[in-house]
Amino acid sequence: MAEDADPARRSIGARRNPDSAGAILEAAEAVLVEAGYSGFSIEAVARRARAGKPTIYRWWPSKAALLLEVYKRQKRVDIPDTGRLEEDLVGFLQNLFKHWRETSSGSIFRSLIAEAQSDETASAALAEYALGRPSHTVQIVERARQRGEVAEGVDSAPVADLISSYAWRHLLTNRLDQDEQSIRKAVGYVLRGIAAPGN
Amino acid sequence: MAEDADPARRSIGARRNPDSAGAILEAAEAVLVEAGYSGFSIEAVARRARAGKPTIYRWWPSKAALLLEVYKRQKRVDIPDTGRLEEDLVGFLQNLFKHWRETSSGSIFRSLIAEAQSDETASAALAEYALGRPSHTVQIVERARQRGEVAEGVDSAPVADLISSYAWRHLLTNRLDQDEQSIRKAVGYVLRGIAAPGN
Amino acid sequence: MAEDADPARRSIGARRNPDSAGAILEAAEAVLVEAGYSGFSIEAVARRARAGKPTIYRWWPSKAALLLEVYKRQKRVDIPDTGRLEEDLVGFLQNLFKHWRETSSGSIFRSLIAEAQSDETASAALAEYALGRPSHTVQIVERARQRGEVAEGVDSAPVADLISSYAWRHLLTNRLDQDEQSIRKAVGYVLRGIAAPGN
Amino acid sequence: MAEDADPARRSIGARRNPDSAGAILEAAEAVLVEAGYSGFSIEAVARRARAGKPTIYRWWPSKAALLLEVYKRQKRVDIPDTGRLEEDLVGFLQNLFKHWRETSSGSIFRSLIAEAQSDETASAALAEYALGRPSHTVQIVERARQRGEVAEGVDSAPVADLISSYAWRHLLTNRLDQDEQSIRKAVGYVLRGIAAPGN
DNA sequence: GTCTAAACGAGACGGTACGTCAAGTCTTGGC
DNA sequence: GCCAAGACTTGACGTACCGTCTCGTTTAGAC
Repeated sequence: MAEDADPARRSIGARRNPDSAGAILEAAEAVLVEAGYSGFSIEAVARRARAGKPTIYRWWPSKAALLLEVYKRQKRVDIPDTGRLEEDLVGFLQNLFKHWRETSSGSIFRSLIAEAQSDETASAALAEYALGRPSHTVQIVERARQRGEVAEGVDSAPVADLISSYAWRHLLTNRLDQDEQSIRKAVGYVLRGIAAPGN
Repeated sequence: MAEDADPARRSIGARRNPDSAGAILEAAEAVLVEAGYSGFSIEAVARRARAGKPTIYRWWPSKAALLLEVYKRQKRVDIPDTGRLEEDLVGFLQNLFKHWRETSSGSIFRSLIAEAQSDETASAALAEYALGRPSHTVQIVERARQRGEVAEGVDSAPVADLISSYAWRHLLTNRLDQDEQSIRKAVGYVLRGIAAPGN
Repeated sequence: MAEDADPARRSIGARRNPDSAGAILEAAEAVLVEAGYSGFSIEAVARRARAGKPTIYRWWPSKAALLLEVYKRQKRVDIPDTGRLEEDLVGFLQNLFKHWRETSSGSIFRSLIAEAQSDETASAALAEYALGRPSHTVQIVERARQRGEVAEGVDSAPVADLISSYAWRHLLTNRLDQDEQSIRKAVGYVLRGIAAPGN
Repeated sequence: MAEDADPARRSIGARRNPDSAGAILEAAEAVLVEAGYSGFSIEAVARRARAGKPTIYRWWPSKAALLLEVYKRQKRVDIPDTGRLEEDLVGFLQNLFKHWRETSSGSIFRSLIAEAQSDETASAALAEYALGRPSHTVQIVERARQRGEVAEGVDSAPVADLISSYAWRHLLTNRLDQDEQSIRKAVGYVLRGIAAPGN
């Protein structure tokens, strides 16, 4: 944001002003954290960012687009690599829950999912985001496959689907404070289902 | 709804008018089906039901409460009982997806989940609804346990959690048209994790 | 306006709240006086009246309708009755100019005319207002006709048209401070044109 | 405008580009004709002229200044010279009304008057324009005076004021389709008031 | 021939106001 | 005391312009 006493950002010519974009994204995150999804409005973001509403609409066609970009700006969650599939998955879920709990990411992602239920573009954006990259779980499972931990013929996509779904629902139902034991139990049932004989 | 051609229900005196309540619930469902969650407003429901807004607010303190009652009015999904755990679970998920797809239940439940992300009462209602009764999956698993299909020490709650989560996410991301094979695969991974030795 | 410390007017049920209407009209007049036509906006009126914009739009479909009602609320200008046509007309114009100068009526009427140049409804409202009642000038001339001051065959409508036009243009061009002599001269030319022989 | 297919005029160096000025004035007139005063905005003119907004603001400091220049570009109305005062005045008004009706001049002048009600510079410009030259009516009356048609001591300024006012009001209230008889009647009343004895 | 200054189109900027929609609260008057 | 009805304040929606600003380009005229 501008320092000192300059109260308003000026245009920097006929192109996007990164200061404005940054201030808007920061404001969006702050509003989401402080007022929650129900208090999240373009107006509120504009007020907080000291930006005009049209400036927001110029760059983000919908609330969803803004949310998604805010979410993408977040620091990513760590993917553990312990050499053992179960530890990797449990650790990943623990990291993810912690990340969602302790940063604004959780709020943002919840909002995004909620928005996707009523807004077509949010839905599309979310789908594209979800499918556009190999999920962390898929990466973890593939690594385990190379180590020989995974039974032949196991498809990692449904596994990732199960694990992601589990995470989503815990986020959506305020159950991110799950202890390690519970996570390990659920993950374990899936793992035993896909483990290579002898593992 | 009112008989004859009288377009407006009259008061029936100092007690709740069941016609009104019924008309409101029907209108809520109709609005949800026709306009989706984004078009679902108390205002729209009142218009459609030819009811006053205060009448709605008197009996349902929030949008969430109305949604929840609409959801509860829906016909429940069938729980298969084939004598084999895998068939039961796959069949149940297929029934559920079909039910969500082909009736208004899917829309309603999606809306309820979305609403719960911004409305505290919806969140509580949803939690209470989810936890207040043994889930269908728990029932199915428990039945299998009695048949000896389930390994000792297996906790049915995390299993139900995994299965429900899988269903929720498919609902929330418009993937209710999953074919049997995909469902069977995902369910299978969980099942092998909990199967009794020899099953 | 509400007395004491009650900051917000409440609804008084399913009918128009005269307090609100009054507050809006007063606010409209005040805004017009203080900020002029260029500063006159529905937003400003709503802010000043502590009313919601929809409340204004509910009762006045356009800026023009609001302006017109504000104008109609103004105290009317006195029509002299001296028994002599020239004195009546000169006196009337002097009264009118004074009224326009010293109350907010002048500003309001100017605004109304300006609004009518871009807004169809304002144009219609103004026309309806202008044609809907015999103008003051017509009344004055008709009275003179009964006294025998007016030549036979004289039509009072074009006379009123000339006099009204003269008044309008002086309003629109900030020349309401015309001295009696100038007014008398202009009126005199018209009068001599319509005087009965011997008058 | 630029030749060939080059869609954008370039700068021609450190001086005003007459092509741009011309295109802007033409665009302003076109916008006014097509969208009326309510649709007349600097933005719209710039779009239509394929010019940048700053180019317009550089040369015309306000909407009023642009309007005024557009008005001045218009072909002037013909002043008849029949040798008889009444015919001259009636003819002039007929020409003026026709000119206002059938060219864009009427729209432009209306807009200018409207603008002058909220914009100080427009007001000043209009006053300066109106007072800065002898009006057509004054010219006509002075010519008649030299022919001996006008009574001694008659001041042509108030006469012109009456006639101009009549014209203005008919413009502002959409009554430019007045037939000759009506005009002649109104003009006649004034004329008889100023005629030399025996005329 | 180089350099400076100004004008050009384009379009982003912070704002204000628009007119609409829905939220949740309130009162009336009928039953 | 419940009902339909509908007015109330509040506040967000997405859009149109406002007048200002900076950009990168172009050209004339001063050196």
